[in-house]
Amino acid sequence: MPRSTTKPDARTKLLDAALAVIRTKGYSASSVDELCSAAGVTKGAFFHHFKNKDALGVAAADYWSEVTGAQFEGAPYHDHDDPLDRLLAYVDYRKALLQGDVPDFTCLVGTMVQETYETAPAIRDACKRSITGHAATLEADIEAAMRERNMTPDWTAKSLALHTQAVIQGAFILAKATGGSEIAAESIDHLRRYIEMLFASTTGKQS
Amino acid sequence: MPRSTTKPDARTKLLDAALAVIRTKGYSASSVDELCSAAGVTKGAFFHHFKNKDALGVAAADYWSEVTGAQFEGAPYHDHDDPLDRLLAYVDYRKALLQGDVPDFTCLVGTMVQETYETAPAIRDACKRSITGHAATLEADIEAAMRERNMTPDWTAKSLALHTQAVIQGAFILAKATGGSEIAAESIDHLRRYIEMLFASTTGKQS
DNA sequence: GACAACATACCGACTGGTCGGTATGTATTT
DNA sequence: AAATACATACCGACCAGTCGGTATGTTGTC
Repeated sequence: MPRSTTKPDARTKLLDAALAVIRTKGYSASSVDELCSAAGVTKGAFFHHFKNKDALGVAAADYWSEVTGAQFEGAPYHDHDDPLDRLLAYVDYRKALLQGDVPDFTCLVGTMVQETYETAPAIRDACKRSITGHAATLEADIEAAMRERNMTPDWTAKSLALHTQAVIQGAFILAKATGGSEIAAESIDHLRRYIEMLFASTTGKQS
Repeated sequence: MPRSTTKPDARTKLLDAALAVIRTKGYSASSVDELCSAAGVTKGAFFHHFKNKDALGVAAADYWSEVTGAQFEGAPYHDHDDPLDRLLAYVDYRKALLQGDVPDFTCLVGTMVQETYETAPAIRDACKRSITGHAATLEADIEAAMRERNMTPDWTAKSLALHTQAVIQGAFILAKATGGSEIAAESIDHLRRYIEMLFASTTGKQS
């Protein structure tokens, strides 16, 4: 562990390159040679740090969890007092992230799991951890919003948290198909409207 | 086009094999050799019918549109008299299709577009046609349901139709990540609940 | 603090096999 | 006989992965 701001080592450079290249071309089409040249390291460095290509895939998914986890942890949507406001601000934040080119805002693990779910179980599990782990960060607020309203619905906080991820992942697919983020943004608008209606349909706010 | 029930020609066998293989392994990881052996034809037949691998990708997406288009056209959800009932029955039908192994119920074009949107514009466009074309079959019922209720919402029939596809595509990603269809089914439940609430929030049924 | 012993990080040429694609042949249909 | 529909053999590029090697720590011993 380097004590200060030393230049990134080969492993980190490879992981950063993997995020960019795999998000653009997919996992299978990203060759080890291309990942190395994108990272500015040699093939020897690659196989020094990773047993094989699949091991890099797993590490890239875990790295993605770290990077995005830190990003969302520091995002401003946590600042609201009310749990429902936090949840809605999260959705707004996800919509606001739909900026720039498609490879810049789409999800690494959603892309990778589509290609590897049958052929690389270790990568699939890493992607599963990433998605479900991120969804779990929403559960507490959902539960608090339910409790605030004395709701006993026929759905669970967990299922709603995962549903938000389904909508976002699906929106990314539409963005990739259409070449832009407009339709993806409209789908997130629908998600926001759904959450508003879910929590507005019951009576008042405090018991 | 063969006039009657002759045995399928090499082109059709290749397209059927492409649906199965690509849905399982993704587009890039599906080699021409493997597609040929899965179809029971030789490489010569492949390049007789398709200029290159990308041309097969485009043809497979179009073939997918044909096959699924016929399937949905003949599906029983059209039998309802009320347009909203037809829409909700469509959602129920999509949920009922979540049976068997994951490669059997997931979407070819949703998988392919993730890998090819930046590198193979022709395939991306074919996938876009498939998704938006299918979504368009829902628009008339959505519009009729809106009209029945004199609704003037801040969303369009088209955006809701595409949102259903986003949820379904996202549900497939969750199914691939978790290795089962349970969470995908719950996400479709949330979609159904959203549609019910959207059309229930306004007053009565006939004007 | 000098030095041996070992560990880590990285390099780049090389290998066997697979890739998409081509060239050419042959049987069948029109 | 001419086009269609395949089959067979093959090509060069590229693939993931290997291997011998070097440069630079780190650690233990005296």
